[in-house]
Parts: sequence; C-alpha cells; structure tokens
Amino acid sequence: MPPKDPILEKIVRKLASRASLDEADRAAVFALPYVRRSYEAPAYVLREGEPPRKHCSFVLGGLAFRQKLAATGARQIVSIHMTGDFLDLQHLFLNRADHSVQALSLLETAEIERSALQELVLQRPAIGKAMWIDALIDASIFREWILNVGRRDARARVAHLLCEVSIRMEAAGLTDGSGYKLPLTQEQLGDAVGLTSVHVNRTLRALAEQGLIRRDKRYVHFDDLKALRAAADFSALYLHLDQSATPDDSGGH
Amino acid sequence: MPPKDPILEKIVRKLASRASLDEADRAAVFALPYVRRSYEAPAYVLREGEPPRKHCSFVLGGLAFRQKLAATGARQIVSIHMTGDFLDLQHLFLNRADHSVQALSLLETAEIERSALQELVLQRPAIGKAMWIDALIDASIFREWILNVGRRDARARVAHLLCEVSIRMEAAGLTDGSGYKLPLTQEQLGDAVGLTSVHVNRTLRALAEQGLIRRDKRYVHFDDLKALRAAADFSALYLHLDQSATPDDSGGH
DNA sequence: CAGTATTTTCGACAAATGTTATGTGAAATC
DNA sequence: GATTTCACATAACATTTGTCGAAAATACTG
Repeated sequence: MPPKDPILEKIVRKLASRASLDEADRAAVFALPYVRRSYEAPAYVLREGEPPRKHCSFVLGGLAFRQKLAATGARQIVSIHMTGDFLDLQHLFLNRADHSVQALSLLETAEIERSALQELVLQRPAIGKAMWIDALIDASIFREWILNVGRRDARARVAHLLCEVSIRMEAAGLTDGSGYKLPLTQEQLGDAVGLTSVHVNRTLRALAEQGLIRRDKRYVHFDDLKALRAAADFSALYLHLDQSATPDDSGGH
Repeated sequence: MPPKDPILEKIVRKLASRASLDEADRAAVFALPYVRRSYEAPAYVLREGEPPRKHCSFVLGGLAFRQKLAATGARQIVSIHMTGDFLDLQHLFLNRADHSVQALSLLETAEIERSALQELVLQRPAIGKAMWIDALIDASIFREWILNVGRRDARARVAHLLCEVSIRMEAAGLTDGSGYKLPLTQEQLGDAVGLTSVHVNRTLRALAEQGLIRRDKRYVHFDDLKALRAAADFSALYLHLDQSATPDDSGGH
C-alpha cells in the first residue's frame, strides 16, 4: 500500500467523524485531485456575484470569514471558519455566489476540484451524509446568528461570538478553551454582530470591567467561561457537536 | 400504468425543477410512504430541543415559520415557508432540533417518512442534488436575514421582508406579485426583522405615507415594486431563482 | 529603529429604536 | 347582543446604539 497523502488523510478524518466511511469511501477521497494554496490576510477566496470556482477550499490552517454587503456599504460578517471547515459547501450546487469569502489571517487550504467533490457527494452515500451534516451545521449557525443580531443586546452579542469562536476552536483542537488570540479587529467584530466598532469597544471594556474577560493585546482570556456563557445566553446545542460522535441513525447506506 | 398520486406528483415536480430526474428517480418518489396532515395556526410542527421526528413535512398549502428563543424570552423568526417547501431538510441528518417550526396559517402538509427520505437523498444522485439545492437556498436566505437584521435600518428591514415574501410567493405561483395578504401580525413581523411591534407599526405607516405600500386590513399592495425594492436594498440574487431552470452543471449523475 | 498606517480608546452629542401606557375597532366567545 | 380578546394605532418618554472627532497605543514597513 502506498503512503497516504497526509492532507487527504485530514479530510478523511473529518468526514469519518461525521459518518462511518467504508474502504471504498476512503479510497475515493484519497483519489481526489487537489492543490495546496494560501491566501494572505484580506484576500478573497470567493466573491459575491461570481459563478462558482473550479475548486472548493478545505481549510488546513488559519481563519476565514463570509460576508455580505448592504447598499449603504455596511458590511455584515455572516460566519467565521477555521481548520477543518469546507468553505464552498454553501455553493456546491448553486450557480452564483451570494456572498464573499475572505481570509482573516494567513489561510492555508487544500483546493479540491469542485466537480470531483460534487461527484463524491452524490455518488457515495456515506460521504454525502457527512457533507450534509457539515452544511446543515453551517446553516444552524446562521440561524443562531440571526437570533444573536436580532434579539440580543450588545453585551450578549459580543459575548456570544467570543463563546462560539472559543468553543469551536476548542472542538477543532486549536485552543485549550481558556482563551485565545482574538483574530478580529473591533471593527470586524462589530461587522459580525451588527454593531459599530465604537460600541464594540465600549462593550469589551464593560465585559472586562465585569471580570468576564481579560484582554492582553489581541488575546482574550476567560477565567470563568461559565459566567461568560451565561452573559451570552449561550447554549451549544446549535453547534451540534454531538454529531461528531453520532451513532449512525439510519440512512448511512 | 396506475394513476399517479397527485401529491407525490407535486413533490416530483418540485424536485424536477431543481435537477433532472430519470424514470427510476420518479418511481422512487412515487413509492414514498406519506400521510396528509394539517396544523392549526399556532401549532408546532417541530420543537427546539426535540430529537428528530419520524416524519418530514412538505408544505401543500398555508404558511409556516421557523423560530428561536433568547433567554429573555425574546423571539426571533428565522424564516418563512410556503407551498412547495420542505420543512425538515434543515434537520434531515441532525440529532436534535435547534429551532422550532410553527404553522402561521392553516398549514397543509404531506408527512413523509424521514428514513425513506434520507435513503432517497443519499442513494439517488438526482434527488440528492435537488434536495441539496433546496437546503442551500434556505441557508442563503438565512445569510441574507443576518445582513437584514444586522445592517439595515427599520425601514429597509421591513421593506426587505415584504419584498422577499412577495417574490417567493410569486415564484411559487401563489400571487401575481402586485400585492398579497400579509400573513403576519405586526408583532410577528417585528420578530422576523428584529424590531418591536410598535416600531414596525411606525415603519409601516411611514412606508404607506411615502407611497411605497398601500394597506387594507392585512393586505399589502405595491403599486411600485421597483421603488419598494430600492428602499429595501433588495436584490433577488440570494434567492437563487435561476436554480429552478438550471441546465445541469455536472454532478447530476 | 524611525516613520507611518491602522487600531484602539474615549468623550460629547445625535439618532434610532425600545418601553410603557392607553385607546379604538374588529373578531371571537358566551 | 354583550363581553372578552386581540391586533392595531399613537403618544410621551427612556435607553441603547450610532456619529463625529481626536488622541493614544499598537502594528506594520522599510
């Protein structure tokens, strides 16, 4: 047996955490054509309005975000992505990009051929199921963000975003959960929670004064994640973290 | 050949509009076990926190909406659904409901067996593709709502919702596009756009005074949809309406 | 390391939206 | 037909958040 490509190995691991893959499934993933690529901080992976790219990005390292623009020029960040996320699943079968995707830090990706990925998703039930779960969790996060922006005050909104990023990073094995380098400027933070950078600043200060977070440059620490979650009205249900270890609930194949 | 079930016929038509189905695909849909059901106005189709139901609802008539609750008790409506929509695709492969679905008016559905639907989605590429497109469009609408609630002012938000509902209803063949019976109370409208019912009232009045809408009881008329769309910062791109007539862009099977 | 750009911070003030309260009319219930 | 309920309407006032302007701190560049 030839040595396995370590990058495709990562993709296999990711998919296997969502649905049980058999040998043929794994082989199919290992046969996927891809190239590595990296994007410097504000580079676009995908632009709103464009037709789909020939490739789909899988994040190997760094951070990315999705955004949309209002006519006034106001910007809304719509989700944040990290190692292990697919960036193009949301357009996998659509003819035009309805939002942009940009690198937030130095972003390392595997660029997989779109048509090959479509093929895999449709032809191999286990892989299809894993991808469905991934896309559905993305959608669940979108819904939670609607709630966050629509019905929570500034304090809860900001705290909620901090919780989400922290917990997702921990689940992805990127932090230990007690704090991390906040990768967003206050302006970007505001764009993610529907606030002004000025108000984000006020809110962060208030959170720090209340002892819910400590800040050191771009690092954010939580001494008491429980308290922060309470302030954020945060419940992890919407992240569907259990789907990573789910016993096959039929439909597997 | 036996006479076709007219309800499954509708589902076939819906799917066929999204991807080209062959005879076997159609036969598989016609073999789907289902029952009809109706829900009275505020009845729950699905409750947040519950495990998945045995059945998935396909809307035959009436309206439904998805909602989430904040800890304060504040309610956020996260999407609105109408004839031809699937209500459970968003949970098709997830283990727990992250939001509730409720009837908005008298809701008529076909309740399809969940496991059979999963099977179809994973085993039949064309059907899988059609369902993917459906779920991805839902997600695109969620993203637009984040933008709507996060970055537009009250006037644009309300106008945007009016536009979206109007255009989707027209696309579903439910109106002629110049006006329709607004199925939401002002409070529900507020819950959908992140405003108070009082402010929704002010905003509707302003829109009427500016001649953008005319109201008669629950009916809303647009004399000038173009102007309303401008006020709403509305672009239909995110609805991916072209996906209804898309030439197969590979991956079909 | 200096120099420059970007972020962060903060204050004063403005605007948008929320809150509370109350009235009216129409529909539903008895 | 009387009564209750619910959605709608509107006013006065409170609060949150945005805007503008500027200084300090930090990050980036050569």
